[in-house]
Amino acid sequence: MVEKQITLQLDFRSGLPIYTQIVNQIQSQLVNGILKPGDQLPTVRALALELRVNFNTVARAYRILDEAHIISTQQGRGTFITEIPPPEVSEKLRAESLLELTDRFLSEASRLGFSEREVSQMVRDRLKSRKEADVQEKDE
Amino acid sequence: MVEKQITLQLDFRSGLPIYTQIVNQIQSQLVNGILKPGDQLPTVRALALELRVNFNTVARAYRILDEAHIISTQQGRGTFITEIPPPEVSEKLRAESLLELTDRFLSEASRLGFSEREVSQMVRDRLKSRKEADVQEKDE
DNA sequence: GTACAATGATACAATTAGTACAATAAGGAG
DNA sequence: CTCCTTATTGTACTAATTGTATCATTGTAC
Repeated sequence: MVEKQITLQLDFRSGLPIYTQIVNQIQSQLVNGILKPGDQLPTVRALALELRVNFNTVARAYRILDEAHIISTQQGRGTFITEIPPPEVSEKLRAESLLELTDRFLSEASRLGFSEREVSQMVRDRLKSRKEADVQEKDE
Repeated sequence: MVEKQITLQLDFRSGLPIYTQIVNQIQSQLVNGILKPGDQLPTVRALALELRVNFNTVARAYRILDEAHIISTQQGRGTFITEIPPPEVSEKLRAESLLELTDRFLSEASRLGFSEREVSQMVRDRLKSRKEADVQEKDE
């Protein structure tokens, strides 16, 4: 069986539950083409083993994604990305996933006591230095 | 689970409330490097048992530390020293931490295919809506 | 004695783990 | 090919572990 080898980065110390992190990351990877419709995801047990979590935690994430019609889980067969995500849904998901990612970032920063001002300043700075790095690459 | 075995010396006759003593000692152990960012603290029940106090007293201490962004408590999971030290511990470390956090966020956004424009726009939006939510809270 | 802060008791909620089960697929016996 | 057995997969239910919320009790200062 050819399950897609997916890479998830869990942070066990972030305030976010594991199952939420799995949901978010799979959703993001779909929206941005890393996962594609029809792809088979790892089995609940395989992914659980890889992530060192209980397989029910993965199952819970899969159930949430299933209820959102993002994946289709089939007892005895496996779990697949749904074939036809309507474009509008896809675009909506894309926006949502950036929103979620951003909110996670801002929440974490806030939780750590950084002010809004510090955060926005740092985002500007780092975006700027990234752009400069890009330009340099092109020059070479 | 591997909770850090921490040693606290309570003085029940000092007049200082237990929860204050717990707060102070955890804080100073962090400052002194005995506790490190990412460490998991004992559960409220385990520490309470060890200290022979009610677990609500420990919970109260943890809540105070949480509000000071020194630890992060997660229902059903446990309690952890925050990854990033509060300002009084080290201003330099703190700045570096925000940088790392921001870079992780920007890298992830980039990996997922979002443009710089989309990202900075979303950060502005969400900072704005957070500010509005805060104002509302204060009104109540 | 009253008021207030600290602590304790109890019930609750969220997350994760354990166990047994059901549906499907796969492979072999006949 | 058909039937049976077994392995694989997701599901359901329950238990264990964790922090939270609320109220009661205690003790101390006035």
